[in-house]
Amino acid sequence: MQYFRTRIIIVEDNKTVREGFALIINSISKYFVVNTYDNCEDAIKNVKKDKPDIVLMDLELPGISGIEGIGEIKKIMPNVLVLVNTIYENSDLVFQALCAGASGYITKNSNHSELLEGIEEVLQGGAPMSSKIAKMVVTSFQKNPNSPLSNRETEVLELLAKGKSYSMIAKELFITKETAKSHIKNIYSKLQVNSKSEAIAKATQDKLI
Amino acid sequence: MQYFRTRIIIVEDNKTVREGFALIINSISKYFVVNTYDNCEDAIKNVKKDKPDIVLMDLELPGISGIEGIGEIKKIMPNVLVLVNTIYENSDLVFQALCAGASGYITKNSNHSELLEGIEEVLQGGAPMSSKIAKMVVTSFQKNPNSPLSNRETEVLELLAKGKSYSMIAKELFITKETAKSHIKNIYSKLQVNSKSEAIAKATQDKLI
DNA sequence: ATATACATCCCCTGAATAGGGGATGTATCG
DNA sequence: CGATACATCCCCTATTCAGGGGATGTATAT
Repeated sequence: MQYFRTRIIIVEDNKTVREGFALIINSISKYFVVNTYDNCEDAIKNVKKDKPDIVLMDLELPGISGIEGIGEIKKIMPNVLVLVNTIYENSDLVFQALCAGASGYITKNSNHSELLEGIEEVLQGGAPMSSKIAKMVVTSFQKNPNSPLSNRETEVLELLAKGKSYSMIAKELFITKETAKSHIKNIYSKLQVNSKSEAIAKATQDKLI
Repeated sequence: MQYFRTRIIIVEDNKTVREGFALIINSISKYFVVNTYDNCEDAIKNVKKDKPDIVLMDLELPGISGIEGIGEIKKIMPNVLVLVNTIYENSDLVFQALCAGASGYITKNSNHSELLEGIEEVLQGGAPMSSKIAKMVVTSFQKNPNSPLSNRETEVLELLAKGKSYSMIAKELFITKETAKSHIKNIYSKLQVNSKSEAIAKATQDKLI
């Protein structure tokens, strides 16, 4: 019987929350909380033994952060599904967690059913997120509409960011190398930078390309 | 009264679907379907007059594509919210639509209530997506776990992609310029490329960085 | 009419890069 | 004990880049 249950571990430093989650999850017969931890280190140490299908992960933890913890756990068991459960909704943490390998990101004001729905959605191959986080994620695909760069300059900068040389840029845009250089000079002046790497860094940060 | 309603336009080439959507949406008193179009060109032409809050957009259209249409409409009215409604769920289209400025992406097998929920979620500043699409989007943040590159090589390639020079890479990684070059040579050989721009292109495509 | 932005092209010089060639030492893995 | 991957360092030469200086023509604003 137990072999067919979804194995879940919980990493959460607050005892009350941790035990509450375990109770809620264990109340569903197809789920089975293998273990709970109040820090990442112990979870990482035992993940091979625990063989979880899902890790329910807090981010604000003593010792190594939840973000790093996700990476470590995914390194050991790449197929484990990590569902982040935290109070934080600021964009850096969300993207860091997703980049580290999280499959979903729900927040702690979720009620019991949202937690269980999140787990179920992760299991079904989905990516549960709050509405606000979904919006942040979608917005991250979109360019800054207030770019100071002209269309042509943006084209040049995109090619530069792809590692193209001046002459390759010139060839692709059917202009001379000198024109490409002129555009780049203007880009540098508009972005107030004076090197290629600074320009790419600023453009990436400000989502100009 | 009408002034307080959410103004919606529908771009959809199938007459039955188009009129069906209009009926469903107009059945909610706070929504108001200003106009419907069977192609993007007309929608773009009239968007200034229509002043929509939301555009419900099909992607498979005669004439210019829905993707381009999103871009054009957002260029004219940057604050309009575009909700894509299509049968296609393949990743390229999804990402193209999001990059072009879509705020949500729902699929046509959605029932009426999903359509209305999508509209409401977009209005509330969210980003409605199907579970499958949310997963695609989240996965797009994650690196390829089967990278052929070593950790060091990945670091070097990341800096290269940021436009850093060999000497800057060397300085940042506390190695000599020659070592950095060696890593780059090895990267080129592993990725079967022979230039910086090809390496960056391949790495980006395969999500190695 | 007069700026201002945009896109295009030219020249110069010193420094950096690309793409070859090789070498060494340390792990790790059969 | 080899073989292999990894990370480190050295040399060489043609090409390219950065950053400076200008110039021209066309739109678009003001």
